[in-house]
Amino acid sequence: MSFPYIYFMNTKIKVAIVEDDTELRNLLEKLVNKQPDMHVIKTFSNGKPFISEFKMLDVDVVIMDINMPGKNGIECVTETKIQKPHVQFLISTSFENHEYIFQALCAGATGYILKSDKPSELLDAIRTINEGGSPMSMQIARLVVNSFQAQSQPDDSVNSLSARQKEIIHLLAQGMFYKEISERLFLSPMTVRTHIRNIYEKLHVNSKTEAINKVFPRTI
Amino acid sequence: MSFPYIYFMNTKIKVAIVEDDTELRNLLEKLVNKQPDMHVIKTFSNGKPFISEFKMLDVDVVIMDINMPGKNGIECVTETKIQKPHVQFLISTSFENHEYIFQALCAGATGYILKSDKPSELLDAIRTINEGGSPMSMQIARLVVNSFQAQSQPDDSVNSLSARQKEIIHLLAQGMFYKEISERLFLSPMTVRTHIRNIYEKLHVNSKTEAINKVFPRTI
DNA sequence: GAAAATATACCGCATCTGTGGTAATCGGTG
DNA sequence: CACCGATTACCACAGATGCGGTATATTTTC
Repeated sequence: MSFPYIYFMNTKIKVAIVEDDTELRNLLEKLVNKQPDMHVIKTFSNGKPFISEFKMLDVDVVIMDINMPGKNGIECVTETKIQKPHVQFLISTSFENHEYIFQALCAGATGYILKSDKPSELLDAIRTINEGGSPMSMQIARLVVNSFQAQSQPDDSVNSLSARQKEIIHLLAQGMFYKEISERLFLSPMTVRTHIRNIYEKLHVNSKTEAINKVFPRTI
Repeated sequence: MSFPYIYFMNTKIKVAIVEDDTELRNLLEKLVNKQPDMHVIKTFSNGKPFISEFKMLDVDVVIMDINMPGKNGIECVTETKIQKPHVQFLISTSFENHEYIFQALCAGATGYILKSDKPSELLDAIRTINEGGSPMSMQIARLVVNSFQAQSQPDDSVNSLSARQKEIIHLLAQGMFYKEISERLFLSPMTVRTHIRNIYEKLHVNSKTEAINKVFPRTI
């Protein structure tokens, strides 16, 4: 701390860039290095060297392209995120391919921006992802949010449940016993039984598992 | 284009506010009306009048509180979004309650910000949601993105299940009884019991629902 | 080849769950 | 006001489930 020089070095966001387009890679590197609060520690033109060197890499944020020859960006995230979960992966790609977005998020990416976004947006995204946020381009965020609506219940019987009934089936789905639910909601276990019976009647089911599957559909 | 006055009037974002806190409601109204590109067309202190008047309401963006006496914000979205899917609902609430976020998104909300965010962020959010984006507070976005990872990467214990054990937990998750599973797999019900017991031991759970939740994670 | 894990199968008991009843209270609707 | 649904609450019984044992044959792993 007695050396402010070292102090500043330590607080700079350590950025790595994985991007096969040489021109863009150099452009990004220059852009990041121009910022006072971040610096590029290493760039990669390919996924393979990134994966093999990742263990040794002291990095905060990785800017990752998706379309690359050999290992694509999603495979890179999958194989490295597990090793150091604190490292944040920011996908930066050309196309807003629906498939890739969800694959990337499932693999462990926490941000997803488009190359068509302004340079200032990329820099903001690096800062946001480093602070615990999840920067996304406007269009990407909408796709992500819409995915929840699509997945939500198509069955009309689910909507007929009262607020209390929804509350109870929700707790039941977490694995709670009647008794635990009754304690949580300050009810008699008998009341919980009655509620669950009414829920089953509305949903036209006759077991806990069926009811949960109907209210919270899963892709089995 | 020849009448800039009319041009601007027509492109103003029409905002409605549903918020039970009178002080905050008035504050928000003033804030929005101060902007050149948006204006408040109506405010509601309660969910009920909002729902009943919604059909008649010519609105682009609804700023919706969640914690309200009577109808809560999520119920409001559920009941109105279906009527006019083009209307955008921006949730603005005090707490980052995990439950509410996903319930709201499933109900049809396309933005979710915290009351602790700066006023300028609310205004940006209104603009973003109107342009087809999905504004979220930094913390909210991270929770939403993480929900994909939780979904994809189950517990490591799940991978330790044998093929037979996976087969059985799968059938159990469909709502089958021990007896039904035994008939399907040409086993004794006793054998199924033993398998399930071993599965629970591996997964470190002690009920059907917990086991199913662990093997087939849902975004509850 | 021995040890460990897996797959098969049974007993018994306590608890949880599903379902048949019944019923009082409250809020809203016709 | 009478009716309906929601919420609360109870009894009883059969069946399902969780968990403590035990046991044998097979397969996998070291």
